[in-house]
Amino acid sequence: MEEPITFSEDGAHKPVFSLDELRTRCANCNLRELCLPVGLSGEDMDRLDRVIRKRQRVAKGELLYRQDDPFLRLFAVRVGHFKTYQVTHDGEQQITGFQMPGEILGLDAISSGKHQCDAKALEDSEVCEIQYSELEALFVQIPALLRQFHRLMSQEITRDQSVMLLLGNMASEQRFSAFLVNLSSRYAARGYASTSLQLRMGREEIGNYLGLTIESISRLIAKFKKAGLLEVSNREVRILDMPRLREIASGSRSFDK
Amino acid sequence: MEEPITFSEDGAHKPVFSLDELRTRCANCNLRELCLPVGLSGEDMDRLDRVIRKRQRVAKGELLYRQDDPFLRLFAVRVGHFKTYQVTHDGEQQITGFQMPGEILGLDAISSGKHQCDAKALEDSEVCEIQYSELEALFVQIPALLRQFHRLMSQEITRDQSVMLLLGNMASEQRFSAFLVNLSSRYAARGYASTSLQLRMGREEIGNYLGLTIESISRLIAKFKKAGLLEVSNREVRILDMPRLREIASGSRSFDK
DNA sequence: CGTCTGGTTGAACGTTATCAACTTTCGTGG
DNA sequence: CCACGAAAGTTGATAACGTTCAACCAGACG
Repeated sequence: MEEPITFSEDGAHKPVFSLDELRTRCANCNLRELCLPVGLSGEDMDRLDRVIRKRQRVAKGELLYRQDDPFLRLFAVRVGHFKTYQVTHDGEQQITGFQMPGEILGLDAISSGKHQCDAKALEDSEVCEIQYSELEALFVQIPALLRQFHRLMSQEITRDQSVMLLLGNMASEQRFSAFLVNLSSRYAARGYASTSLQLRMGREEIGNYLGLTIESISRLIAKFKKAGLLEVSNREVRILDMPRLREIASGSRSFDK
Repeated sequence: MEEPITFSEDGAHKPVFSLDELRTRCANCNLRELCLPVGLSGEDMDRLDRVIRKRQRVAKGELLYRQDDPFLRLFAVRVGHFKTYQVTHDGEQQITGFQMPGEILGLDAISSGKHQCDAKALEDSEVCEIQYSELEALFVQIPALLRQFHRLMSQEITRDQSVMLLLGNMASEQRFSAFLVNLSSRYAARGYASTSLQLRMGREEIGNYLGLTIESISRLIAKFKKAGLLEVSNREVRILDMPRLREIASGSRSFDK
């Protein structure tokens, strides 16, 4: 272990599990964590560790990789947050996702051997590098790992499709609710506080992701605050009425009663 | 071979390769076709064939599977076309994709073990069933197959992300152009005519997929016809100015000059 | 021949984008 | 530590794009 495990100290995302659990979950990144429930042997774990041990720091605003870079490695976010975005022909960008600790970057690059998007750090971050060729070699030795990997890719497809649904037929309030609920539940799944979150992305980026403008996001936030759904100060968000937010996100209830 | 290979007889999608090539490409479905360039041994091919041999007919309007069905099999489209769609909480549907011969259905179900969407036949169709557990067993024996499978899943992610881009920041003309260009190039990649296509889906379904209404699609078609980009009669489309269509789709040129 | 489904066209409306002015926050160097 | 300038966010007025509502048309089918 070359250095202590640090988490954002601002208190917004206090892990809600113990330090031991934390160490187990994060010491060797996502893939390892994901394989724990599957029950790898100690020996297999060691092999896996060897593949995913390399760490890399990425400063805020730096690119982890860019569109058309050759695909060699996957990355697991250890600390920090990223955004991935495609650059359109006319220079515009479309954000395709935000990644938090424990999530994998680069799965979309396997098919073509080139990265399909840029990945930019939203804050000072740290990733595990996973040499894809080495990972592939492990697949034949550890079937449980392979299965887990397929689940991971499939999950990415599912995630993208739910964004398609969001962009394709939700109104702005519904989109924004869905965005918050999604973030919240992803934090919850990773043991972080789920009702009190610090947005790592700016209004502009939220808007871009949701197919809306920065002004619309601003107005939505104001609206949600006034309705007593949220407490917001800058990028600090506290969700006050999660049930209602879920209802709006699911479409079972419109914003105005 | 339990029955003769039939293709849609309407002539809209005449394969442009020879009958022999056709037989090679389609006799045993997509996965086999995809593995040909990788160079599987004859023995491996046989094993693969054993897994994907089962055929199933699906009549127009029938569901191949529905949301929450347990995931057991993948499907490769042999003949016909499908649409996949998610049903929202309030009963609306959002189409997540259209699948043509040679494309795979069900990849999104791996992560949860349940299908995430309905798959409905747009016309009388035929699929190969691929028992997923058997396919998994083959992966350990045939690394080339595994690699191909990962490429396939990754491609699906890429595809979904480009739809996100479409829905997130394209104007209606650009969306529709992108839709046509996409269809066209997918047909081309599979050896079908690419400038003369028969739409297998209705206006409503196109609109749903593109995040627009049926009326908007209707108006777009009229507009594109008048501009000399397309010739359209019912669901028969002839692309007259592919370069311009591509330009509009890519955003490098707006619709009106 | 009437009905039904799918598609087209027109007019009015509404949501969200755009444009513009302004305020707040933040980072940096004095 | 403060002050400044730049970046990010807010708010209002106006406009545009696509939706909605409605009427109408064409082909398919009993």
